[in-house]
Amino acid sequence: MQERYNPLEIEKAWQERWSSSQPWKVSEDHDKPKYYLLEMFPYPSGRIHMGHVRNYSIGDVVARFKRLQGFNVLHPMGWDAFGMPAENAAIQHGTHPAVWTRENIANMRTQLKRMGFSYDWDRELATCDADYYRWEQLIFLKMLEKGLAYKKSAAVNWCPECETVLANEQVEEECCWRCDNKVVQKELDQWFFKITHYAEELLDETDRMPGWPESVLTMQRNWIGRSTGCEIDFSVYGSKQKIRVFTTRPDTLFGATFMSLAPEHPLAKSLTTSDHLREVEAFVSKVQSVDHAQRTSDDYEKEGVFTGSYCINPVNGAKIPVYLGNFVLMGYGTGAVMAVPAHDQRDFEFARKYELPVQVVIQPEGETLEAASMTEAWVGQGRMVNSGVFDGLDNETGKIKVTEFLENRGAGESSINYRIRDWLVSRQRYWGTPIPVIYCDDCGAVPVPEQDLPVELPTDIEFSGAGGSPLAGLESFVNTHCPKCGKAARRETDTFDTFVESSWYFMRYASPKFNLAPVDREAVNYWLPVDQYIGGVEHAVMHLLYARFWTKIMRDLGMVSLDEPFENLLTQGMVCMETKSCPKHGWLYPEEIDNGLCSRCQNTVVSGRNEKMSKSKKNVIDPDGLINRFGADTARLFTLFASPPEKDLEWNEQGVEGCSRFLNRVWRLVYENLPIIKDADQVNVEQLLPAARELRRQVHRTIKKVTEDIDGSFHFNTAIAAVMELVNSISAFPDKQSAPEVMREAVESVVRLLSPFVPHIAEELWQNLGYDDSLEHSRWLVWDENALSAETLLIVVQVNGKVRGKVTVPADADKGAIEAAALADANVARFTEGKNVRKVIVVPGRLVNVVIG
RNA sequence: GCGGGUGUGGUGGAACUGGUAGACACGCUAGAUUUAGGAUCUAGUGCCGAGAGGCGUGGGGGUUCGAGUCCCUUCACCCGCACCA
Repeated sequence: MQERYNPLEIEKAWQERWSSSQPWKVSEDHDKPKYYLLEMFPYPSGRIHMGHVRNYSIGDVVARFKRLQGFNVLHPMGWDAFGMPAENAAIQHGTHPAVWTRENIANMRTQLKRMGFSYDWDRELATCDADYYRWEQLIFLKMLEKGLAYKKSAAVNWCPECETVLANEQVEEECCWRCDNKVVQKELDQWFFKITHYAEELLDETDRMPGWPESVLTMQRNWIGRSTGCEIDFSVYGSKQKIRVFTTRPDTLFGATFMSLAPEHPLAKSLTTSDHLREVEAFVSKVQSVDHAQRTSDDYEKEGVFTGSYCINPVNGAKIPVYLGNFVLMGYGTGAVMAVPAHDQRDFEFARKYELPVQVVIQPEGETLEAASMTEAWVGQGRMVNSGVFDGLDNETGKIKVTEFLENRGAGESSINYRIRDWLVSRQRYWGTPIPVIYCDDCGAVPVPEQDLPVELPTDIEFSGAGGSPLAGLESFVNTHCPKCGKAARRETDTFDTFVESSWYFMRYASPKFNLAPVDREAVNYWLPVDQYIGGVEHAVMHLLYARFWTKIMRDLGMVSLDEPFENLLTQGMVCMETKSCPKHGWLYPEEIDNGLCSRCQNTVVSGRNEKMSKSKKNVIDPDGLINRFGADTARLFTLFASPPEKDLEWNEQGVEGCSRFLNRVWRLVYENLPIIKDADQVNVEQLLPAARELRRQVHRTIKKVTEDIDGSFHFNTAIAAVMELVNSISAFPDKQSAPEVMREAVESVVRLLSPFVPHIAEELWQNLGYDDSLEHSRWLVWDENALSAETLLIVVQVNGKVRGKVTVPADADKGAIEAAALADANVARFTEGKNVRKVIVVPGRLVNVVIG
């Protein structure tokens, strides 16, 4: 055995071995319990970053651990390979997106292998392969048939920078999720997936997903945004037209004193009387000139204009004026709101501004509201008043009764409204899955026949960077014939949102080479659902909601029998580092700093906040550099040890060195003790001296702790800490020579317990301990309950809740004996002397509290 | 505004069903060894105090023999949604 730990050398050797033996290649095996462990696949940007290192290190621990526990573990890896950066690279450097992507994949695959992650590389897939996206196109065709995919013209989010439309989920604070530029609204004809059809199921299911973090479920619930209420028809005075409103407060219907319509409401024009025409037109154009961001901002002043028309309240026949309101959104509910100023704050402000009547119809418990003196709306509970036959009802009952009343008269019906909109999936970009549709002047939009799939993305394409999809200018792609009538026709040139590919890749992994259908049912039945999914919380709504939706689509198309794709979800925290900047040169990379000075101008470097690692702020650590200095095992160990997975991880150079030191210590532990333990036998439990017995106790306690910390909770940091403690104890163990068997068990346990975290060094040490077979083929350690129990226990003695002494008692001592020992302690006696002992609380195995007074 | 989360030493973080707060690691201090070390080893390290002891888990209050943990209240920061009718 070598004296020095040489991580680079041993890691290379083990990786070569793994590369040829493919130890993690799996197939369906019905004799073993399956375990599907998945980490979110990366976009092939070219190089892995610390976020990947963390994500995949966490996953790899679980994969290796589950394998050692006897599970048949599916642990695949692949590439989310379509997307904008490839196109930008093409425009900037003239490299074809396909070439750029392939090169990046090759690089990143090498990097992942250098980290020692245990993937079944045989199942590797890239979403830009026609063998992958052809199945997506097929599913799309089936969705078209069922009406789950459709095209419509709508006001959509347009990112001028990316020159494409975006789904609602992909707009963050009015900015593009990818490039962070302002998004504008545009009326465009686009493809949608009917996710709203599944809103109910997607929402209800969240109550039955105990394996997901509550925060993610909450975000999804908020995003889906169900509100229950009813829709009510108000007929227009002197006309046959009706205005339909949605409200969650039918109990306040008697308090409606006016109506507010969105400026874009289809009836807005026809309801405007000639004498109000000028004001209304001025108002509408003013609202339209304001962008969406401003219009929905907090301090945007509520304004409106009277149309000149009136409508009739269906419950009391009241004639109320119809206004247009700048705060009413056409995109939610029906675009029309019955205004109840006494019980809605917006309506209240509007009413006060335009001097419209306020009618109280809900009286709160214990006070009496007067419309004239109110300073804000009462939005809470109460009893109904001024509401005809409903007077006296509590308002919650009133909601039901009023709705029933309306239903009986055909003036309304109960209704559920969702905030979520259908998923806009078409993108005006090249590097994506072509949408398999052909436009014919006579037949309209015609689906590409199944036998003509895949519609392959052409590669002979020019990237001018001039804007618009390059596909649209490629005559050889665009010009085709109508599958129905054979006439000359044009292909759809939009491609799918790349979130479509990531919505089902986890199912394709079950049978990545299957060529008869998107997935092999049998394989999916065996492997799915994913037992543990791990990734960043930034996908809480987008990817995770789309993937749930798509799973239900495939289920309803009869392709899989699965309701939910991910049994357990772990959202890992971000990897953060302090930003550094120079007053002259701005943000600085760590390697641009010498002793706290900017290496270019010698100015003092200013430390900024701890923030998520990002290239733009240069607070990044390159994984390759880290591996070159310390080895992959140290990199893995640090990311796992520095904080629990769900929390943010603060990068710390010294912490990395500490982990490297620890692995060196483990290496020495084996090296130095090898002469003692080399020929040691099994432990003979009967003949152990107390110190050896104690060490062995700690060995088994550690096995138990590491097992439990990994298994349920992923508390790798405490698991590693426990092994560190064990290493410290073994080093300090005085009787090494006289207890070689215990030493061997202890040292071997350290190696085996560390193997899921730092597999290379563990395998190497294992071999040096004299084993020919890989640790991969061994079983995870099981602790011996008998070894855990101690002969004596340390009991803390408190006087009035303050620790005053500690006594050691036999493990089987009864309460009386413990109490006697406690009271006999000299320091305890100092505090109890001459005092009245009122009570003694004895918690066996823990403490004694003497209450004096 | 609504919803969710987090506050513990100089730092990252531990603490099972209420039962020794600060495991483990980093950093720091002193010493040993070394030509030197970003190597290794030993001892120490929450704060105040010479000590006995006192004080300590964002702040205030409560329940309890006993509270980081339970209850009430308040503050700060982070995340998501936000004129959603």
